[in-house]
Amino acid sequence: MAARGSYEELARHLSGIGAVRREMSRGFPADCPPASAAVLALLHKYGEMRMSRLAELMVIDMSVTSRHVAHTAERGWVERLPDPRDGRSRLLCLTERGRRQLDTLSEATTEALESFLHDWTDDDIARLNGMLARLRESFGDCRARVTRQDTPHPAARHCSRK
Amino acid sequence: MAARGSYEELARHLSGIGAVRREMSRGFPADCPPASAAVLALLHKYGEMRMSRLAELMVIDMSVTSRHVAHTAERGWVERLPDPRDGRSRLLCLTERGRRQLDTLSEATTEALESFLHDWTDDDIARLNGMLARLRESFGDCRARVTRQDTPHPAARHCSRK
DNA sequence: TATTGTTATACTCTATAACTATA
DNA sequence: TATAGTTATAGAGTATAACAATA
Repeated sequence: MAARGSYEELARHLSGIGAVRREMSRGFPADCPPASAAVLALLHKYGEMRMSRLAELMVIDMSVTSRHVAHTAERGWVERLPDPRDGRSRLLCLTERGRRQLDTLSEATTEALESFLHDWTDDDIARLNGMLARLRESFGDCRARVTRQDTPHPAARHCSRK
Repeated sequence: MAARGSYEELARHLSGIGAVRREMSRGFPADCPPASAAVLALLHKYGEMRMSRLAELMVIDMSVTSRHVAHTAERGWVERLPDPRDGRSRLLCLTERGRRQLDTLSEATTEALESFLHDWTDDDIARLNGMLARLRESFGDCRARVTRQDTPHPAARHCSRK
């Protein structure tokens, strides 16, 4: 348990971190809002998945997820395939175009972070990543639990279609 | 300079941290959205200030700031006093009601963080705060520079009116 | 009857541009 | 002419609730 002041400082930072995110996404293509970028990044990292799981990973309601995915599907970045094991469900997977789009985004992200964080060492960034991962886990553990099996399996399957 | 993967991970965390912020603000009173809470917190921390400075601290456009402040002023939490030294400017200050509202918010924040971060030590939180402060500074230094003099002066003046 | 996903509606937050009042 | 702040408008993100289709 920490002092009240530390909590208040953390709250201020959390509320201010949105500016960092905004700044970072300024370099994104106009038709690819941050939410779409998140969809692509998660499909790339975790591979093919259903809507409900993507919603869990993004920690937003499935109704919202549905619209984000629709946006990416309209641009041909993601395909919604029928789930052979459940007719209600749809399997999302990154297309070739989606992968290319993600490359563009990744380049913009890296470029921005390299310039902003030029005086951060590798270890600095690794430490920050570690703490943010733990922070998100601490919050995640107290709410809609993400199904374990979520470990980023290296053999993430992707859509094979063009 | 760090590996591309570290930057991508950081980008994912930054995009995911919004969920933490949302979770935290669920305990807030209905008529006090997070942006209003931020206004009150900053006026408390830094004391009386003009619109333009608040906009810099929140890293949002002044037009947006103006509406957030209007929301808090309508509820009697903040007063917009004339600036004796510049007729175009307005000095914002927290009212007594605003301070009480902030107490309520602070209680909700502390309660939420205590429960979510129950297994974090004081040092853990201090380290996270330190890294977030540095992160925000790294981004801030590359854009509209916040005027130095921004150090949280302990003698932050507040509105004396009821 | 319960669950998966979609759509409709409403609210919050942000940015740009046009405007006013003062410097 | 330039600056401080406000307002109008538009776009992105989210949540809730009602709905369709399938389990």
